[in-house]
Amino acid sequence: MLSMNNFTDELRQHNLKATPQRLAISDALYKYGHINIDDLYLLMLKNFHSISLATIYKNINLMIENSFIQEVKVPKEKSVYELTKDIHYHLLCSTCKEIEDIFIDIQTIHTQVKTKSNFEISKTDLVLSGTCKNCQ
Amino acid sequence: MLSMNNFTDELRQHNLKATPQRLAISDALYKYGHINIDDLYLLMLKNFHSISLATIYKNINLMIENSFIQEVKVPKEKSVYELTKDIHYHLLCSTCKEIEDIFIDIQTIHTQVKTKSNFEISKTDLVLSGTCKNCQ
DNA sequence: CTGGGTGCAAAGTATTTGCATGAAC
DNA sequence: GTTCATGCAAATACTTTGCACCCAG
Repeated sequence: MLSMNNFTDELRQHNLKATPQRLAISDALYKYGHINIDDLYLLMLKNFHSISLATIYKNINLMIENSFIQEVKVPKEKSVYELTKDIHYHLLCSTCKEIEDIFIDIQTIHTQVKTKSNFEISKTDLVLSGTCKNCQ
Repeated sequence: MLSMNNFTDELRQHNLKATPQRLAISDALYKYGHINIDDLYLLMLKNFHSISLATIYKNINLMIENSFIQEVKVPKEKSVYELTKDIHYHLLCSTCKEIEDIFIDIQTIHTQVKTKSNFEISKTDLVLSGTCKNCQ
């Protein structure tokens, strides 16, 4: 019952041993979508009453290196982490601070950049800040 | 000769006293376009042999609050700072780490978001990572 | 069994704060 | 003259490291 989504295989596919702590981190990211270090630590304390922040940091860093998760840098806020998934972008509500994924096609942007410069794009980070449906 | 671009008035218009340190920070941002805290500190030390990092932090934070400058969060890198200017986006070279401004219109993105969600967009942060002309 | 993960404590880095002095206006 | 900035030192916050012990495979 520690893991709701058997991330065991997913972790192993990324060369990560499936420890209870890592399964719980995976579950938290799956459940909350985006979470910062401090909130993740507080959440983890509920299940692992003696987990160390160092363990969180070590695991987050390793999971990033192994492309199991991604860091999302958010304007004015602390970075959050999410499970690696299909290409998408982020909506950040300035009021409630919630982050929502948005799946859109930004080919037009890449085309525009190509005509303006010689830059070879490999990755796009896009965060749209504003007001979410609930906060309007 | 401390300031090359008389940022005195600009600073005052943003409710900031025009001290030599602030003029020098303004000059550095103008000259380099984008710079992180550490590089800025090293640069400042050349002109102010006893400037404190605390002074840099206090000024950067105040300048951001007063909208004289902006923080740019860069994937995998430390944040950089730039003078506030017309709406634009950033190209980050993964090889040489240089950051370039790009002025394009992203109306199509906003339109797409509007059709997909009820989110009210007020600001867009876009960083395109890849390889710059020189590094290809 | 073996390699790698965990928790703890300590070290290392980054950022902020308080205060006496000094400069901007 | 008054308000606010500066530099220093100290405090706080954030992140990484080293190591003894333990668990996943």
